[in-house]
Amino acid sequence: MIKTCLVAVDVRHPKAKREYTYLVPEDIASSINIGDLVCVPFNNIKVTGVVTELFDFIEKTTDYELKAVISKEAISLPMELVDLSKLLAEYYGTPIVDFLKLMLPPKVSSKTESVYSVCSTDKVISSRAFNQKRVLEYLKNVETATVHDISENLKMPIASVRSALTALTEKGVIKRDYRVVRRRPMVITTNNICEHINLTIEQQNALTTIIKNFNDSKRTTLIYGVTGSGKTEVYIRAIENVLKAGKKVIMLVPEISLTPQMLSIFRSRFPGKTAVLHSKLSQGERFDEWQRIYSGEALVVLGARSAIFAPIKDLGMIIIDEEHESSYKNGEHPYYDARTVAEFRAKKQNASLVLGSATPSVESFYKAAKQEYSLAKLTKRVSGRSLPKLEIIDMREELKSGNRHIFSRKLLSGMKETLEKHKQIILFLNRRGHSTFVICRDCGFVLKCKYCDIALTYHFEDKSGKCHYCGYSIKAPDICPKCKSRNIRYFGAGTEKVEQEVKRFFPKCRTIRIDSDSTSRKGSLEKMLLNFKRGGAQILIGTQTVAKGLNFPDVALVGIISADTALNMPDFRSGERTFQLITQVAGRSGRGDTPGMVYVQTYTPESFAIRAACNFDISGFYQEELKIRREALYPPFCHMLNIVFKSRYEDLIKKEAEEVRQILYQKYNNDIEIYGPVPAPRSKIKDNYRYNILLKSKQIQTLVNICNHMQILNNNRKVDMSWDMEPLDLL
DNA sequence: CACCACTTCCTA
DNA sequence: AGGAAGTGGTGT
Repeated sequence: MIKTCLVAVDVRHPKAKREYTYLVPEDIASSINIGDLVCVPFNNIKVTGVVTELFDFIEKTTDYELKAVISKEAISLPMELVDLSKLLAEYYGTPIVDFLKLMLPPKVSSKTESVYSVCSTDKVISSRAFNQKRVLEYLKNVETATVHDISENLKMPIASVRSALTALTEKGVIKRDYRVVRRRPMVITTNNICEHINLTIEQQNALTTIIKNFNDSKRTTLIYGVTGSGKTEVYIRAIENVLKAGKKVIMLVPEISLTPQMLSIFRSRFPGKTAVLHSKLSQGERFDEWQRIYSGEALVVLGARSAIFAPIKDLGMIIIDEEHESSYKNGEHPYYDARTVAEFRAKKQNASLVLGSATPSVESFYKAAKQEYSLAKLTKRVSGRSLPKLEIIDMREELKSGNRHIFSRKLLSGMKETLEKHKQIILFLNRRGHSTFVICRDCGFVLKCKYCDIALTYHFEDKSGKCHYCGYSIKAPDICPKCKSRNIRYFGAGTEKVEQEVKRFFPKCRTIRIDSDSTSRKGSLEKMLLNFKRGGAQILIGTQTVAKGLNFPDVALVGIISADTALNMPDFRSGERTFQLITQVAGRSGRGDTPGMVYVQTYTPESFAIRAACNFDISGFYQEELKIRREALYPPFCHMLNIVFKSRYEDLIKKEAEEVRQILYQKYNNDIEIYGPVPAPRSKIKDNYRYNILLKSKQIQTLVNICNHMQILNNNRKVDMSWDMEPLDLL
């Protein structure tokens, strides 16, 4: 009997990224299974791939001769994960290997890479070979480089850097070496805190709901629990129950490195059984953790977005903490959403799903309201602590009465009072740097990035204008580059400015500033947070990182410097984001014995998102938001697909995007609404123009069909085209 | 029309 | 990745 199989090969080139049929040689025919990793001949090289299908015959007669599998590797993926990949590949209109790769250990997908260097300079290069000359010049400067280094730095298409390299190598001007990617061993620091607390009645009820759903219906449970209501303890008890039933658990958190507390709690409650997966692990660390999961040693996987692909066979439960967080959506290809993957995966492996948040996403709230999810509420903080008091401060009134500072009078006196009581303060502002733009008062010139269509942010520390999108930086000018005026002013406050102002009003006060400028060094964020917790500073000034599940008992006052920043983003989720942000930031206050006070400064106090957040009117907010979404046709009342075009040539984008629009219009017009092509809100980044076509449809299947159609349309396109299913933002 | 530098296509 | 086939410019 002749056996054949389909193999999804791991090659970089988009057009070759498919499944191919291979013959199965007799010596492995009896042992080969779906999910096995195999080595196959591909053109004239050998590549690894995953077996996705097996046949007991030659599937169909072909006009080419089948090649045979060379060998089988030790690793194989559970069949359920291969099935899941097929489902996801179809849903997102993406080659199946892109998902299989997320499930495999890093060693398999990393290979040796070719490194080129100059070895002889006395050979003559034809005067017509411009590319060869450019490449040679570049190599002389940097000494060694890979194909991808060169194509990125010289902005050449991969195929033409490559042919130049081949030509140069043949002439003996440069030589090729191989470099192996090295891995480092894993280092774990553990400090155990293990407290078994008695559950409150609300916690007990939530746990009962989760367990009931786990035992029979496998329905999804949404835990809506106010900040500080003890969701983590409920998760842990639920996990204990799942483990007792002989099943395993995946728990997703927004970014594990931000919550070392969570990790130490898990390590102490499930000693030796917890594996961690997140983006900051080294390749070696990731490999080790993967092996611990694969071998069955780890029963609980705690991790960020990509941990949803952990190689677990007997999965009983998936928990997604801070369910509303946008970091669960992958911002690049493949544009998967870990929440959607979790839903698919739970269904496939007959596991139950638990979502938890103090500010559930509008989509999840809607599903709970429609009884699709079971809803469990935790309305009280543990140990009888009260929720903080929030007060809106109308900054227009402050201006009218002559206060032009970034702090309102109330916030200022609140700060003074809190400092006198030796309690701590958090000031929140979602912008780093000093000033958000630099403008000439005389001619209106705004300092912009050379490569992006973005205003430069002024940074006081090195007196520079920086682009927060590409990193471009110049010395801030004293005179206007356009009209030579000296009347240059800095507008829009960032965290640096807030810190300066604090120092001005309270010269003796110690401050810590947390943003990506001050925490660029590895581990410095953790140190700064610990320092603040121990009282090393009275005031913490920070961007969104301080908004997340941190716990500082001595914080009595929180100031939101500008609640409008998130609100004014050109995005249909801006209201939801603002509501979530205020609620989450406010939740940092009054975690100890001190009742908390929160001042919310805004120029739009009438905004319902701000008012609802300040009144803890969660159902009021969702009702209003759902009403708006229903009227304007936004999720959860429709599905969306954003098609993104990127290119250095704007006219080319316009032409090709218009072509795609025409095709979509002709084929799918009955089922979809088409918006665009229009320039994206961030219309140019790193010298690449960006255009969007946004599609809305009530039928998800239509959008799935379009995704798969896009794969075909993507062939032979000169501009970079990608498609983002259910995008979180359109920037 | 031979020769070349470079691009595009294709992989089972 | 790397070989084959295709494109288009140049020199005699």
